[in-house]
Amino acid sequence: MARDNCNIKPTEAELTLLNILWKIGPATVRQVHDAISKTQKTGYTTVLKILQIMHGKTLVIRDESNRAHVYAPSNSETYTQSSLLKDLATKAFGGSTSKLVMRALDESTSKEEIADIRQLLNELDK
Amino acid sequence: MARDNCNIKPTEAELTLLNILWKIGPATVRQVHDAISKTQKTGYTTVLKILQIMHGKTLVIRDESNRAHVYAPSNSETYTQSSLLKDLATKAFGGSTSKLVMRALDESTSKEEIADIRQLLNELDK
DNA sequence: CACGAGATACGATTAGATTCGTATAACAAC
DNA sequence: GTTGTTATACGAATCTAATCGTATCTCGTG
Repeated sequence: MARDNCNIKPTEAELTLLNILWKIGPATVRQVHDAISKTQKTGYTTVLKILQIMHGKTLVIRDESNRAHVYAPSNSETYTQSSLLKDLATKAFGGSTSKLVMRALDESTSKEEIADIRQLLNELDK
Repeated sequence: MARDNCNIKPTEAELTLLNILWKIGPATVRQVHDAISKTQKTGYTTVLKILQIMHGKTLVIRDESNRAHVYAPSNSETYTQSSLLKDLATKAFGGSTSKLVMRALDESTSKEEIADIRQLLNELDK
């Protein structure tokens, strides 16, 4: 589902937080900080600040009805992934999505993955 | 063909210059500036500075035997594209290349592109 | 050799990303 | 109400990217 905001590309730190929010759902700063702390050491106020900046950019929405605000992504993971791919296709593949796809596929692609992709191609080909 | 340097990700401006070098081949600052000027307005010294920075990062090599240095990409376009895709897969697709590929494909993919991708899948599947 | 065209080198500026310390506000519980 | 805990807000420091002006160097040519 597309959004109202205009193609704002999340930075690396922002994408890290978005990944957490997509995974655990709407969450407070505390919850996001707890989640990120499992894999990296980041200060609580750092997480807070970045979420505030993301809110300013409308990358997230927040519910302020309780003392601890609850943050949620503005856009779906799917939509954001598509945007990032579109961006990369433009900047590194002359705008060609199929070139991007073919570059992504190599000998490390497993049989199962190949089967899944074939299936999707069949559906698109109808 | 992989390279000696260790996965240095080009910035946006750097990638723009790399695209030009991959297209026109080894070139002087003047030539790169002429090429980029066709699509955007950028100062000559800006192009020079970025090429110098890229040289410092070993993103490009340069031939200093003439007064006007000649710059060339350190890595092939193919290798760089693969690196960028790997990076995006890690940061936005949980490391799954096949998820990335499937997200890249959609109804805008043409019959010809689908055929090309099928062909590649067949070769990988041997 | 002096000069002008055109090259590189370098420093400064601006903007954005990232980090975190400190101040302050809200609330629960005694 | 005072106090301790846990929030948010805000400002500052640091770092990188990107841009460009100015200084300086190198050459070919008169």
